[in-house]
Amino acid sequence: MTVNRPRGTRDFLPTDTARRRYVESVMRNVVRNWGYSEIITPTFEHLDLFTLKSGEGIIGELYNFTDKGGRDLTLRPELTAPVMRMYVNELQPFPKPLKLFYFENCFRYERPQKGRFREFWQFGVELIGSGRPDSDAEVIALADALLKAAGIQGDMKIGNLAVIRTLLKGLEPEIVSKVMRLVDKKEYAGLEALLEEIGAEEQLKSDIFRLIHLEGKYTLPQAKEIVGNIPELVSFEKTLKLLDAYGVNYSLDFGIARGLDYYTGMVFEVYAEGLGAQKQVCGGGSYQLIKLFGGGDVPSTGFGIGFDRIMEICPLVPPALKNLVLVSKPETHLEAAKLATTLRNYLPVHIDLMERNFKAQLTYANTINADYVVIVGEKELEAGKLTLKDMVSGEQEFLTLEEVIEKVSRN
RNA sequence: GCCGGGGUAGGGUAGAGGUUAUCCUGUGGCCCUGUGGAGGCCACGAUCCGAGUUCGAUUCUCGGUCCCGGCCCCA
Repeated sequence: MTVNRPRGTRDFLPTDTARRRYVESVMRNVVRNWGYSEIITPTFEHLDLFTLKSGEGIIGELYNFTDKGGRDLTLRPELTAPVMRMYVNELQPFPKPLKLFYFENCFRYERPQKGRFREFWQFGVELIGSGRPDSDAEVIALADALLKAAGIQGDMKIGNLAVIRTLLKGLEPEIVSKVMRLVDKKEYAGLEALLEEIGAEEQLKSDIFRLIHLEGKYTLPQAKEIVGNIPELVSFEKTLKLLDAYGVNYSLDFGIARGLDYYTGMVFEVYAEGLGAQKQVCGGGSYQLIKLFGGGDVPSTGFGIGFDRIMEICPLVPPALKNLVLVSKPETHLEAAKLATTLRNYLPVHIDLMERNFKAQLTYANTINADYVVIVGEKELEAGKLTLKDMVSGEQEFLTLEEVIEKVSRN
């Protein structure tokens, strides 16, 4: 009987893993230079953490379970809630703003399809303690920088929920939720029907439709005409000016709605081509979640990048490491082991582990695409030297250990 | 949860209700005990799982499972 991978999980072969680790390191360098610190939260949490944030309905999409102590737990489906919990539990006294990032696996019980797995990785940032235009702009610019560093050509859309919320101020909360949902899904027919059904005024209807059809980068003045010069738009304008300064390319979209109540102002999404139906590679915004978890009224801004989706379209190739195979004879094998230890301070070194004969060791070096072979035979030991063979050119030299190190450690 | 298409060695494939299931590649070994890439030989290695129909199923039927694409959802 063979056991297979659980559905929606993946094995990463050596070359896959090397690519993923490389892109990960590129992204880590970016956030590090923006001054963000990495945190790690538990792989599983109390079920409550996520139902509190997203409602009971998400249980159907969770890998939840009861442990032997009868606790209701779940593998994490995302990391914003865990980070907020961590903040409330431990980080409240830390200097603000808190600039955090994570790179972790998450689990969702969903039907797998292109760009969607049951175990997937998220690279995310949370900036806690500032709700100002500057922090909104920084977070967007950082997302942009990360995607660019990974070689992703994305389409950045930025919206602001305050605008549509202002328009809907007079409506019942549940109606507002419904409207936001329809707006987010761009179901304009349904939206029109709903507005008709609740007897919305003509002015409101036309305002909503004008607003959600605003397109492009310079639609802020028109938004102001619709809702007036509300404070949120003044802040938003500052955010956008900063983004121009950061050199971020974006378009405005006041139709990004995000159903959930804790999104307060700025929201953004990045879409990329080549991913089929699951095109969104990044999503984020400013939110108020901390109060929900028992903390104060602390504004935050963050985003998550779908790392697996990025890997689908990322053109980055990890730099190849030069490697070396030591070829020895039975009589010189111990000496080869000693040399391996020394050479391993400089580059990856392989030594025969299968008691192969001389020729077979060279064949092995060839099949693994070794860059160098160092021959440790009787002749070499007698002369106190080594034979260095360049496997690409085929050339050989008779050198001292120091000379070998000098040559092979150059790159 | 729903719809559609799939599943033959590690990868890629051929064929077929009935003898030992084809070929390429791969891996290990040998030809070749101090010189790799070519070639030859040998070995390893598969019908996704279960039930049904049948004298006989890898092939037909059903169920499951996994993969691919889409719907729903997307915190």
